[in-house]
Amino acid sequence: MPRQPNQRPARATKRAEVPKAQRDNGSSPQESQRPAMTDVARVAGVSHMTVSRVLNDPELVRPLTRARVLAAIEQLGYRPNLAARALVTGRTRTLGVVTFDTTSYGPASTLYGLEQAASNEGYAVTVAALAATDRTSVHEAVSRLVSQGVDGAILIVPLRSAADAVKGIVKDVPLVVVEGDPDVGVPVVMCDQRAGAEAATSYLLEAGHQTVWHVAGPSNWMESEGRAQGWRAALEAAHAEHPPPIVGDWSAKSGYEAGVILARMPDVSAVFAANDQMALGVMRAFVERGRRIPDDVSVVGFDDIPEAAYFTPPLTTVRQDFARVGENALKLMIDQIDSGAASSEKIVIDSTLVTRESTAPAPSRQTAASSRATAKRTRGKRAAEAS
Amino acid sequence: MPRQPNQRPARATKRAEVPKAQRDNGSSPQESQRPAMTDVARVAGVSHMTVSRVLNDPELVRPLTRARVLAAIEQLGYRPNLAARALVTGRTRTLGVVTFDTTSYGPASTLYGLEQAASNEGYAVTVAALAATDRTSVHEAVSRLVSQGVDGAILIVPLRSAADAVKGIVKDVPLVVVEGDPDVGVPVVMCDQRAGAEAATSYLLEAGHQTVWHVAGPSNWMESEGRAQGWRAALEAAHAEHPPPIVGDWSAKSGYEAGVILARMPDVSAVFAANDQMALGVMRAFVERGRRIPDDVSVVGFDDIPEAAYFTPPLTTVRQDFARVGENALKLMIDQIDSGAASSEKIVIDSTLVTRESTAPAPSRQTAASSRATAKRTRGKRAAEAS
DNA sequence: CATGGCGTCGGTAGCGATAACATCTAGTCC
DNA sequence: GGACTAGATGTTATCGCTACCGACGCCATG
Repeated sequence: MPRQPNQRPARATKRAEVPKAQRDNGSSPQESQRPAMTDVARVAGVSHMTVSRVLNDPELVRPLTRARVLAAIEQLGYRPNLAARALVTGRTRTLGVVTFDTTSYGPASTLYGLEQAASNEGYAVTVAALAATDRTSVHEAVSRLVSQGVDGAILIVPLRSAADAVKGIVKDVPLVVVEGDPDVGVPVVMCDQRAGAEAATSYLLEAGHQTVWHVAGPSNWMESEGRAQGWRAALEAAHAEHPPPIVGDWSAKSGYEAGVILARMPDVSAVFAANDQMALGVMRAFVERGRRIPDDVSVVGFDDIPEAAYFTPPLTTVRQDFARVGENALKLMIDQIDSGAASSEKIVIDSTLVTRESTAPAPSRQTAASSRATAKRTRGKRAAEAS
Repeated sequence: MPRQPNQRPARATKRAEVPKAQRDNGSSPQESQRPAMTDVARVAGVSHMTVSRVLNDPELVRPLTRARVLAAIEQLGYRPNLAARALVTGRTRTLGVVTFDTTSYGPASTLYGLEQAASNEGYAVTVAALAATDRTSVHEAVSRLVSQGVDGAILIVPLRSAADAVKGIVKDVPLVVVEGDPDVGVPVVMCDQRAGAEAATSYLLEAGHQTVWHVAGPSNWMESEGRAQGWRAALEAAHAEHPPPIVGDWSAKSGYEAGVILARMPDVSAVFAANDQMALGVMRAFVERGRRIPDDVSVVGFDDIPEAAYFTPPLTTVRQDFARVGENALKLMIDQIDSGAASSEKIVIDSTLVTRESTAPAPSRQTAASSRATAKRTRGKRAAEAS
């Protein structure tokens, strides 16, 4: 063995004493120290600087030497200490992601895409999940990440208040916002909420519905606004009646409650919900009240969660490519880090309407009562058709 | 005064020069360097060690001095450099989480609970999302995290193969496994899959169903096994017939496909799906084929995803407390880190059956055809009842 | 033959923090 | 009153790595 056990006595002493508390009740008595660059250097018969170069600028080292070093690295199972590197370079190659509601499909998918892209680029991702949505929480979360030393922070917090909170922290670290306010001077990646909502609404109008009701998301969410805007724009373009939106909170429950209201109005024939969960709730409420979907009422959602295709009936909805959102957010971040300049680019990912069986042409104009009667009569036939 | 004002001229020079490169292409021309501990010390008129003590062992510093230091910290906006601290302490206060399929409800919720708990304890969480489920990927992901310097790794990768992969990496870093193989000698947190599945199955049997069919998860998943075991146990306890499980892949699509098969068998009256998505697919397939739920067929899921209560019909399912899973995983991790000893504790979180409207007493024994006819006849009445 | 450029490599000086030890006050005790 | 003790602070030595510069051999050049 080329190892010199007495090589660094001070270090050895230090090492032996510091983890004493840990080691005394210790698990692995013969734990070998994690090798450092100098250990590799010694084994390879070079200086630690050469090892460093092999790792960072391999072409500066003669192939033969390089091979020796690599062999030594392999042999010792050496891994560079990122903390030490970060200390001297000032960069950690770690990105922070602030996210509210990791649990729901959109943010979770975005996070996933982001992480995949990041690890491809050699970046690690540390997440800070928000408990509340107020701007203090956002600020605090970013602050925590900055303290942790991230090279940049990506916010998946689609709230207006978050967008505001962002303003205060710019300059500390590069920032990218997902679904944020495009006017805040920070790079933004977002899905084309407006176009998606417009497509969904137009689709219903073209199917002959007099107008389309909207179950909106909470008012301070960017997505809610975009989707409501698209809906409104489509109605206006078609000179359709313009009913007031009913506001939900993205949950199926709130969609159900909205549906209870809508179901009391016999002339409601088309509903555009701002996400799939609420659409599900809406459908549930209608079905419970004997209003058939899509025979009596057409429902469209937004997001295209994986389950949407298997709802009863399968849901027409607007698909968003969250993975691409994540990838693009990462791209913007890397650009900023590499250039050292803060950009304010804006990337819009387009969304596409996916038509399924929750939508149908408008029922002929008649009273709700007779409409319901028709539904009852045709039911047996439809079930047979379907199978 | 023992202080020598000319103490470190070299440092001052260095400071001015090193960041030059950054400053040249710099965004903010007058950007002040992030202050270090010595800067705080200078402002407070103490040594950097006193600053360090204020941060780590405040009680060791005289209140007056402490106040001065804190004021200086505040004034400069000082933040300790975690990389430097990590370099000397050997600990980063960062935990790694390896997760497969961040997108689905269970892992996402667990991750969320974990992150919340971790940040409460002052730990950051960096995630590594898996693209594939083979053991090489798992190994690689953990390896990446270890390189990043995490103090411990938590695996939310409920595959048998992952549990195996784990064996190789123990010792490198404390590990906790969520939904893993309890026999691998690594601490595990898991939901009580068996009991949940048993409860669901017994519930159906007690409702008079002759037997219960099972749509299982993929065969290498721990959850699949537990749920299948519970199902089997309940059948055996009731001396019920024991049909072969149909294997899905957790997706609604696979549930649908299983449902297509099941719907061809007229005597199937109760199905226990290993998760809610597959239950959704199963219901869809039955409904499309004119088999009514719960009148003709009862369906139970597993997980209680938020949407389950708004399926058509609302799904009877087994609720799991993922947040608690996350919290407990963190607890096990912290215990290991603090004690320095590898434990192999096992925590089981109990799951509870939530009964909704997708289950009903078994239909009276008759031919499928007449059963379907009955369904048709009663439909109008039921809808009226519901509203 | 001196000069100079290039390709390789080594030495040294920190990065910003903590650990260990040293020092310097005040009190305390006999 | 002097030695001792404990509390409060300062000094020094690392942690493992990279930035910077210098050393050295080699070859082409004038």
